[in-house]
Amino acid sequence: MKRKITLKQIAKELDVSISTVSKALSGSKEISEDTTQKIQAFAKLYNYRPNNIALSLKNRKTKTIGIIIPEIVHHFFSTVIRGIELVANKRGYNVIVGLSNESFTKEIINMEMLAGGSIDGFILSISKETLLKQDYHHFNATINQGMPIVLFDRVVNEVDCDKVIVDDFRGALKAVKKLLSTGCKNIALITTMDYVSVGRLRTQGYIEALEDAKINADANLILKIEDSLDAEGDLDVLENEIEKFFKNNKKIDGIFAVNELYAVTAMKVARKLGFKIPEDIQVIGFTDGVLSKHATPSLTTVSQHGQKMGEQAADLLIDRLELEEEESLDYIEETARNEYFKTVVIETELIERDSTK
Amino acid sequence: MKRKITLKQIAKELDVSISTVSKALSGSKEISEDTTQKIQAFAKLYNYRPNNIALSLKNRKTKTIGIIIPEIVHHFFSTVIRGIELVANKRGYNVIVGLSNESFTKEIINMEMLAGGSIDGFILSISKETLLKQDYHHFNATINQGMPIVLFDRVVNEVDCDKVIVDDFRGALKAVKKLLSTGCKNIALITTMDYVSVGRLRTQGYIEALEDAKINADANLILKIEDSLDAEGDLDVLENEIEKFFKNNKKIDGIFAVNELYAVTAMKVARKLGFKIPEDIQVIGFTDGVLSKHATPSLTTVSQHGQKMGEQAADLLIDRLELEEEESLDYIEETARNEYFKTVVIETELIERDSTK
DNA sequence: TGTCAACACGAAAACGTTTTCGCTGAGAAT
DNA sequence: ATTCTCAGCGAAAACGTTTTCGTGTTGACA
Repeated sequence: MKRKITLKQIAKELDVSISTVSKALSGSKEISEDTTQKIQAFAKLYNYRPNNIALSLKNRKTKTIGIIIPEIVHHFFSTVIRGIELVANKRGYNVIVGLSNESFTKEIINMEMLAGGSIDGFILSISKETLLKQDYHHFNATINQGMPIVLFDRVVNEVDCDKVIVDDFRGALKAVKKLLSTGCKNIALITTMDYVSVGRLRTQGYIEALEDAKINADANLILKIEDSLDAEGDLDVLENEIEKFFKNNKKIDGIFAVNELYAVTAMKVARKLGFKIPEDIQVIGFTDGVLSKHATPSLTTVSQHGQKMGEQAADLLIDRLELEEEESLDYIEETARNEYFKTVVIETELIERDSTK
Repeated sequence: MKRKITLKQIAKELDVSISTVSKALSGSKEISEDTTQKIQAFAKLYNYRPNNIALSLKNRKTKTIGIIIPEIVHHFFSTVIRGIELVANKRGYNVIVGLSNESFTKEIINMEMLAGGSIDGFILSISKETLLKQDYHHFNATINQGMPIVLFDRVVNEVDCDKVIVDDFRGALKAVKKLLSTGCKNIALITTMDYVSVGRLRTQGYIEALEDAKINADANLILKIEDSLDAEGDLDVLENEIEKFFKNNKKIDGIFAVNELYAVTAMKVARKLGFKIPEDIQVIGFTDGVLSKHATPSLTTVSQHGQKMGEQAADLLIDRLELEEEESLDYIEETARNEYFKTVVIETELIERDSTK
């Protein structure tokens, strides 16, 4: 097991200088064809590869993107990563992931770990705890240190940076309008607590769709679930909660749920209570994951196009990184900063399956 | 937006040498208390953080682990990553992921990208295409360059390194024995093509369980699915295939599927054909993912404990990395190499749900 | 024969650290 | 007064690159 070979070793072995080796390998015409040949052959023989770390140090950039997401065992976030990785690799970047596990402190620790020179920029989605605390100083701090950030999905106005979001409001609107158009009169909403912005926006979409149809939103038809429940264990609790909800609201004929877990669980409970889907009750979920596709009946959902979000986020970040090379950010007037950052909105898509008519 | 502050800048600002700053910050008692105070205060004020890249270059290690997996939008692999990340972070390491996308060349490209100094060691699961080609030179090459590898799940004898696997054989055995013990007489197997080792092992477990019960495996009861089908689109094709299979084998009363997608799809088709689960047909899948848990009826599965696999793999790798610091690998006799590497076997667990009696 | 350009190559700086060693000055010991 | 000791600090090397700026050796040309 030999250590990786370096320019210095090649130089010594061939009795030339390091500079010569470096130039020969990069095909500089400063070096004679003879020596170039010799050096390149030798390098190939010993399978020479330049040391990325040394290059990073020299160039002051790592060609690596840091991703921080709340959770990786999650279909949506995985698709986003896939998207990021796709364009990052295509553009010559690597991807390094940190998991905040929905925790404020782990988010900070991870960011500090990566911000210490390991990466050129961040792509991240804010943890629930951070959203709850509304403490975003670490984001602004790293931005001020000159490291660009792209926020996706769970974004927040307090941070000035590029953002990629899905139109949660219109997605919900579309979904509920669909339910209305297929004859639903009493549409229930199953949602999370309000502090996650996306949940709030979806709720607004639900309400607006109803109002457009001259229906007053009935508070009894809105079920807010404690977040702790979607985690792992307490599936039973979730089911009981929903069952109680159904029993208190016998006239429900449509359900819009802000994620697919709530949606399929609702279907499960509904069937257990003797309802037929979609005949008696129609269901639409948000987030087109593996559950939606393979549930029985398969679930009509609002797709967020996670992969596309990831691709967009990566392009946005890399564009900025490579733009900064030429123009320094200092030129930008403080007042122009706001317009300087883009927010890309990915259109949602209603994927119709068998849980709706 | 100021660039990150360095030792040099602090030194200049405080009119001391770089060495003094470095020592003061690390609390060396070589430096007087006065200067130490002053320097530390200044550093804190300007939020100094040592540059990881420079440290990596100096120490010749990056404190980063490279992961390469075939696919990230996949419950099992995500849980493995979560496990790796968990112990990696706990032990002061970062995690950088590459996706091979089941492609041989992308696997190689990714490995070369990372092997160029970016990481200290690999944790990876082999892509299908690589398994098909049976070309493992790139693994052995990087190992020979002194970079340790830990293989998980999809492993192969030809590569000499630490491995973490699940006992696929016994997992399958347990599953089929369970079906037998609850009265199944004609148990079908739905599996993939043979070249993925885990599929082969699971098939062997199925066969052995039958033989133990003095039943001859019936080739007609084994359905081999083209891999391309589990990807994204062709869910219909998969369903048709399974439906045809059922119609050709009307006496089937039990199904063992080598992954949860096949299992839930089988359930779906069975129900469509009028069978009741688990009364008429019992079903067990492999891989305890989100589908199994939320299918109706919920699916009995063999859990692979992905997270535990990840944790073990990370521990194995980091142990080796930190061991190599002291003893050089050169001391190891060539003959001792074989016993030098560990293979950790994670026990499977049969999680009983509603698709079995 | 002397001058100059072109060619082929090397020296050194730089990126940001840590660490070894050497240096300086002041007080203690003789 | 002279030597010794030690505290407190700085210089420099090293990690592996790339790149700028020399520098020496040719050959051609006047």
